[in-house]
Amino acid sequence: MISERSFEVLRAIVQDYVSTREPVGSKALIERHAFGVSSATIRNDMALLEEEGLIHAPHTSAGRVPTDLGYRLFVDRLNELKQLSAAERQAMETLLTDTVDLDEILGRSVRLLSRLTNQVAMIQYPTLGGARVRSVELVSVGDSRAIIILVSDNGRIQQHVQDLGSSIEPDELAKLRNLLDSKLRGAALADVSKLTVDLGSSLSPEHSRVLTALVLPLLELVDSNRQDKLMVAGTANLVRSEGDFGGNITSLLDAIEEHVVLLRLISDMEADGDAVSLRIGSENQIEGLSSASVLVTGYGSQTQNVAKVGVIGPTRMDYSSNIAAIRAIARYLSKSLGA
Amino acid sequence: MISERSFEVLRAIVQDYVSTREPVGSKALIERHAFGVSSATIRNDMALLEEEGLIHAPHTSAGRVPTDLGYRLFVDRLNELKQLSAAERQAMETLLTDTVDLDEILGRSVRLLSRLTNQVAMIQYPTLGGARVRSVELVSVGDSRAIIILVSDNGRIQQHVQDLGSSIEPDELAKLRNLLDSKLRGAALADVSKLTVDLGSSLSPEHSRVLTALVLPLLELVDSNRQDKLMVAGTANLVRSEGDFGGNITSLLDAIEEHVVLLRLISDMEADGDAVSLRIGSENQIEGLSSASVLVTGYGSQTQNVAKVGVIGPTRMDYSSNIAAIRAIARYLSKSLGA
DNA sequence: TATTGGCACTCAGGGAGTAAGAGTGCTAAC
DNA sequence: GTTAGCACTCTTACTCCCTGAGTGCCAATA
Repeated sequence: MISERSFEVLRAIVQDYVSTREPVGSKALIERHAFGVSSATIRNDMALLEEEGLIHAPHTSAGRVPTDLGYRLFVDRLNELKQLSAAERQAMETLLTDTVDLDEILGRSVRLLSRLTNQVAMIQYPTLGGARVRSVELVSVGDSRAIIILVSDNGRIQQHVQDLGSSIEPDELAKLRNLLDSKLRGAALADVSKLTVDLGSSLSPEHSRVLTALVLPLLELVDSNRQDKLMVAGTANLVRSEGDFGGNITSLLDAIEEHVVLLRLISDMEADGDAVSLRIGSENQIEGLSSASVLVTGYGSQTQNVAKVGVIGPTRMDYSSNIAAIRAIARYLSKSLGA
Repeated sequence: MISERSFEVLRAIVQDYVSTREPVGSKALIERHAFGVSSATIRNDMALLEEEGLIHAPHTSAGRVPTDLGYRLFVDRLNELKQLSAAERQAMETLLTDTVDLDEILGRSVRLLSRLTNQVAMIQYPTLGGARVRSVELVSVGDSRAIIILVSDNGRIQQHVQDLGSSIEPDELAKLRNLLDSKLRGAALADVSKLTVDLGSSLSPEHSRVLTALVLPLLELVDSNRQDKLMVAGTANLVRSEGDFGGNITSLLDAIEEHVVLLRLISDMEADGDAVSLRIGSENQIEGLSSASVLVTGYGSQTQNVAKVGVIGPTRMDYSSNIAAIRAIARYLSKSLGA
């Protein structure tokens, strides 16, 4: 078991390393922090921490650097979070006003988050979760193609263009639309699939086929397990802190552009309540993310989170500030989408 | 006036520099290209080219590097374009199949382009240009907000959520919707604004107000001069060729994330027919793009280009291949959206 | 006049060697 | 348990020097 002071030493090492970018030695440590003991004592503590695998010396005669495990312990014991500055609050406030369009809201939020944290920020598009159908539209486009539009009561619109294989009369389509609309209106999204099948069985085979062809692909998109869109901002920040990744930055950038991979990753990370969940360095199995940390939390309605928001950055980051920023953005998003 | 051979020397310098990344000297030049003259003669030509500001020596005793002006001349006299390889054609073909959704088409195209060129690729969302209105929907959301959805005959959907200030009865809205739909259906997008005003004048002031509040913001989006969305892919490629930008890469990345700036830039670049228009290095006034080249061309229907597609990369790039790739993608996009 | 061979000159880049500085671990004393 | 002291280890930065690539210029040549 490591002593209380040893942990304080770890905390100091993390903080100093994060701000100076350089391995921190025993001497520098006692200069900057009032431990009330000599450097030799600190050295003993450091030897202990190294035994525990919490810190590590790049070479014999350099200072110490936190390991992934060290960051993890630091984060787990992190209790006081930094407050956002007045200016940052201000930015949030102005963001809050007069944005209605979902793309717009998410876009601004993700850019703001990347500015607040100086990291790469990402926002997963919200699922429709427990939302209900407000209306359904079918519109024919060209000869054999049709658009199905589904508007849900949280203001989100899903659309899908589908090739039907054979042409269909506009008034037939209009009839279908009315049927579908009256059947689905007010239904929970989760039930749409079943209701459509029900409806299909009471129709002619041809109509039933068209119906299924239209609704199913849309549902795949809507399905709460397939929130397959992600918005990313601030990749430039990555380059700025290139030194913190051993030149590996290209593979990291590649990974970030692979939204599918990121989505899978953040789906695996739980985010209950307003807790920020994080993966530090090698805790991340994904190739290219091995020296990066990923922090996410959920946002959504009071009752249930519908999607995630977070940042990606070097393991050597200011966790305290970043966690605070992510939380603030998530709170804002929840408020602004819950309305 | 520079002689024919001098121009050949310039061409050789550009080609060698692009492939080797190193300043090219007179000796290396005669080894790789069969000029049939001695290195001393080449040196004379090089001195000439330098006087003309087409090439430039990093320091007294290094080879020569093309200047922006040199690239420009090279490009202007570029007549034979590289062909896409069989594998590249193959990739295009598979891309062509079974994609219907606009986002999907653009997304795949931009990623393909970035892979083909190894540069940052960008695609501007198509305007609705000369498209016609297929249908209009009004859907109320919450108390005083409504969504207006405009579907055009090229399958594109525009939507806008608008706060109306005061609440409105659902059936009132339905009435409005029917009016609007019957009035606008089949109209060219360019005329929508005028038609709406016409319609408004025949309505009660309150209805007219609501109508304008709904349609105008949508039109702003639709307006052919405000194609304000851009899709970008392959930023990782930028980092890979970081050396070609004097470490300036952060500001470049920042500029690329500023889609507004990029959109303004590419709007200024003309793209008649299937010509690829380009800005080389300092020809670009934009801060951060001073050592980058931007190549774009238009895509769209046969009669008229509706948006641009292109790449951004270091001035030291393989113009010939990249131009060919951009053209191929533009042709594909035109075909796939014109249908 | 255009081309060529020859020559002196310049300069970036790559070792090798060196000195300084930071940091460590260990031991003995408090 | 803490501290002072000391010998030892590396990294980093700097300097010096050399080599090689490349140039410009000049006089000779076709």
